[in-house]
Amino acid sequence: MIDASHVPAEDQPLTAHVAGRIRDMLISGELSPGAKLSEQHMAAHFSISRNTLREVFRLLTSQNLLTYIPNRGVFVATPGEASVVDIYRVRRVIQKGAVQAASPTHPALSRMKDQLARTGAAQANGDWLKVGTINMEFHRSMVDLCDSPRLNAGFELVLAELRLVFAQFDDTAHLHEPYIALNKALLASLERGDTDTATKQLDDYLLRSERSVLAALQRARS
Amino acid sequence: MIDASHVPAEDQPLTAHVAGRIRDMLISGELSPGAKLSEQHMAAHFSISRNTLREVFRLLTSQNLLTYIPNRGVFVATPGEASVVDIYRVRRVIQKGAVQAASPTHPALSRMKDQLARTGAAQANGDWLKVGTINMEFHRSMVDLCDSPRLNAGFELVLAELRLVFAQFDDTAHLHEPYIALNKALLASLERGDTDTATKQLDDYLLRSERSVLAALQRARS
DNA sequence: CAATATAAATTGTTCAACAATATAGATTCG
DNA sequence: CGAATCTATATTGTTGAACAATTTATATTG
Repeated sequence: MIDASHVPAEDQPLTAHVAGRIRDMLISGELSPGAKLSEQHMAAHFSISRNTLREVFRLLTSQNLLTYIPNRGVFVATPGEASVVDIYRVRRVIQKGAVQAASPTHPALSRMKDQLARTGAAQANGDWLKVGTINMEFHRSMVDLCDSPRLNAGFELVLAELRLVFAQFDDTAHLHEPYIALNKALLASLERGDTDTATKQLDDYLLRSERSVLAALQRARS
Repeated sequence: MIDASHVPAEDQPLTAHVAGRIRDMLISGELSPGAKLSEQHMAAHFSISRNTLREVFRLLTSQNLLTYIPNRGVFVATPGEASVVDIYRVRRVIQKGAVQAASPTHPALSRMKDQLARTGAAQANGDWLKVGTINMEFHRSMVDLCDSPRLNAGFELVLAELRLVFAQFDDTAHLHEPYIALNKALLASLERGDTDTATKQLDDYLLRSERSVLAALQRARS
């Protein structure tokens, strides 16, 4: 998703623009899970009216990025264990669908290959944040194999939520590092057209990843 | 989805209430695909302010029920062939996941059985609208097998969109009638725990259903 | 120190206004 | 007569202020 970003973009409606900026603040960690977004404060910060801001809140709330409590306000979502379990349930269904829909000539595969290479570079540099980001792109590309805008959008949603899970950790290094090798093997299977093996490798990846995320979450909650 | 409906419900925020009422107008056909929803008109109709209404529009737009064109306004979505193809792609992925996650003791199965019975009754009465409604409930229950709120929500979205496809037809009778038998067989396989057969039956169902919907859409566009 | 009453801040919603954009209507020209 | 252009009108985009309802913070009391 190239995101001709929120720097000069004054073309689209204000609400979309601000929604993008808040999303950026979310993934950059500028807004931590659980933080309250006061209407007054945020409206002043973005120099927009409360009315317009509330439209933005509705948008982001419907994407599970913000949590809305009537009469109390809007908060950055703090996905817990239940959310994690559900997110991985969704991932299993959608990504399995993607693997099974994969054809060895699909352009998404070459994108995945490229991303894997860049992950390796970032890993060598010790830039774990970047490793995590590219790893997510890798899996997003995998879902591109479905050629379904709606599945892409849905998957995008759970990935964004998963980012909020990671935002609750201080140390994300070991959450991605061990899995690069698994991704490499998975991609190889896909390029070979070996769907069955790829499916098994995906299952293995998701199981391990879910386990370590859940463990990290419990550790962070102590 | 029990929907303690929009009759006396003055508890939840106004936006949620109005969103529900518009959704009702959509599925009841009171608002046809392509219709424009003027802010002024709608705000007056529901006796709410334009600002509040716009919050509602953002909500429904994010659910693909309304289409939002900047500076032009909000319209009832008119899903075309591309949408139908994509919707069925999503259905294949999610419902296949559901069938494969099914355990013969899952409570959703008994709900499906009940719905199938009611479909039969409606069919006998020639109430095709009801047949369609219950048929959709049947498939929604199927996705309940995943025990995933997020998959349920996502599936809900595409079903709502599919309803807007049907709303473009005058005659929906033959779109559901032939498939009740297939549903019956599918349910039997699930109760037997025969996942493989169920998967094949689901694929068959979706293929045929998609074909007839696409055909009906082309007919309606002539 | 806990419970309660009061004050302050925040959300929920409305209204009125105006700039920016789009639609419809009237006018002109080929 | 039909196509292109200009103008007037209606609609959306956004703001600011206002006020009731609810929540949170503060002060008071037992």
